[in-house]
Amino acid sequence: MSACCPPATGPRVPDATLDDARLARLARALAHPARIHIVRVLLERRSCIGCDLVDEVGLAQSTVSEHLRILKEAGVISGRIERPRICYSLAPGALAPLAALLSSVLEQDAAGIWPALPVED
Amino acid sequence: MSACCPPATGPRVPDATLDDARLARLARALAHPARIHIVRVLLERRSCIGCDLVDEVGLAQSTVSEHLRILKEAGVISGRIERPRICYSLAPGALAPLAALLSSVLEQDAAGIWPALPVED
DNA sequence: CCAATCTATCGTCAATCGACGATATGCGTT
DNA sequence: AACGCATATCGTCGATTGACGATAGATTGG
Repeated sequence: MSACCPPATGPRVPDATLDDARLARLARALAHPARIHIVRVLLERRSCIGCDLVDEVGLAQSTVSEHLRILKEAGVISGRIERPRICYSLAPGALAPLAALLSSVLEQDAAGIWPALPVED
Repeated sequence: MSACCPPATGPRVPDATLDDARLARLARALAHPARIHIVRVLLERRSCIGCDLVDEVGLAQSTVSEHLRILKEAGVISGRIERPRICYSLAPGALAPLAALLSSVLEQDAAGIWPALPVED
């Protein structure tokens, strides 16, 4: 059925599907320009921001609200009530698992183990 | 139109929409459990892997091929021909921009600037 | 040369996403 | 009490995604 790679000795990935789903959900939360933009705005002005995220993003209020809901649901941001507004801010640590995976990838890249690749596409 | 946050002095985000789209595309490439799984497998066995990604993922061959196509299109992986198989491996640096954003977020978290949050949901 | 193997592509179908306007809610202000 | 503001939710519509089987290409092995 194959060769070309180490035959994957030992127990496969520990409990892959669980973490896979978790990481995928985090990535999915970021998988839209508007949501990336929101995260970046919240990152720049490290303090929270209220309603003018709507102006910033440039989509309808209901649409932005939906994007905020998705980010909140993924735990990426949280909202503090400040009537009549809500101040959103980045939530600590929520993205850590995804960041960890990406760091691993970059780390491996940095190791310079990649041979000159005769790529196929 | 609001208060609660620093009024965003200086030029806004440099050329936001471009980077936003780029980062979102990267995140989107990872926004599925099967694709996360592929990345993790390629990360574990640092050498490339051939066809048995299909077995590993547990979906139909055509479906896995599609996921590989998406990852390849995003530049996350690359394939080296090794007839009649193709050995996939993580592509250097492709995920760096996303990793950078996430690092920034985590960095800010680490700064401990987040007050105890009376959250709203 | 024929069969087997690995991979990519196509067509299809259900499910989900993203956008919007309209509307509801909740709370200060007048 | 009535209004205005910021936000959330609902319903809808078109576009995209994810899954699959079927099929086509390419190459190795007999």
